[in-house]
Amino acid sequence: MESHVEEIKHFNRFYTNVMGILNLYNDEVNYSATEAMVLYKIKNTEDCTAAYLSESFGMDKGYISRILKRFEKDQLIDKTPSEQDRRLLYIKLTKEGGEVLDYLAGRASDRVRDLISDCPEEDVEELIGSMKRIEQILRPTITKGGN
Amino acid sequence: MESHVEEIKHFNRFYTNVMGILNLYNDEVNYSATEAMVLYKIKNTEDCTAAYLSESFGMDKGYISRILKRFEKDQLIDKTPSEQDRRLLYIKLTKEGGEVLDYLAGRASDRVRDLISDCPEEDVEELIGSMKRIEQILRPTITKGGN
DNA sequence: TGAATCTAGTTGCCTTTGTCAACTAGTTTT
DNA sequence: AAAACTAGTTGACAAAGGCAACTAGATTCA
Repeated sequence: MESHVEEIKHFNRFYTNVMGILNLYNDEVNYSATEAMVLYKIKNTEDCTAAYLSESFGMDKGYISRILKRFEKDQLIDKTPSEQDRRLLYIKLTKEGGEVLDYLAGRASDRVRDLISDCPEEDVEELIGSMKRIEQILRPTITKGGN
Repeated sequence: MESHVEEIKHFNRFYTNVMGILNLYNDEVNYSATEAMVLYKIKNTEDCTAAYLSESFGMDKGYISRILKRFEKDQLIDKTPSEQDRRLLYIKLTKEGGEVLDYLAGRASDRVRDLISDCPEEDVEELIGSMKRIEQILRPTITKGGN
């Protein structure tokens, strides 16, 4: 049992490295990994609000507010006030916001593609199988507004 | 092939969440996750130097220097100048440094143990098998002074 | 040998990322 | 209608980390 814990920690160290490599190339791009995640979340959330984003990422609402402010300035999002509750602002991507997200996602995909480019197809299949298995096993214990 | 990339990105989002949860409780402790990693690396590296740490984590040497300065103030490490090259300072954990690392590692283990506490033993076995498989497949493509 | 070059580490200055608390405006509770 | 609550904004600040200049020592090479 205790060795299990150590092995998981070992994997976490390893995979932190992998993520680090994948997130490395943010230099060539105007938005941070966090901002990309926010854009992604906005796209995939109906009636998205700042409060939802803040809670969903476990981040300060002030910080989220500033990120959204920048997005608005850059015309990546529209905020439309709710009719029922006039405190709420529903956030959605503009056309340009969608394009920026697509671009960011494309760059991220490039890096992932690069990562596995030397792996034989069967290894990639196994890789993905393992990833799915991990998610199946761990998702129930996470279950907190996760992705 | 392209769906593979998407599935890996999906896993990355999921596992970022997992890591986030595991790293959440740094409040109760005086050292950040990065600092804990540095301590860990020092412990597991013979003739460890600041330059090695900086390169190994891909972090600025100024930043590493400051972290080490704090460690020295807190008496977690000793720096002993090399005889052969007097620019080099070999870093090793003091007794207290070892204890702090053990404590931090223990807290991290607690959180991992917590994470899997509801999983049946066979799931945990599978979880670890999947993790090992992922590392086997991806490590060759990383191979850059990694862990 | 001595000048040019290189490397390890430190430090000052700065940016980015993110938190906290106070505030405004609107909503719900009682 | 007062009290309590929630969404979002803003100012002040802290933490994390990069960049570049600098010192001291090592290496190269004429």
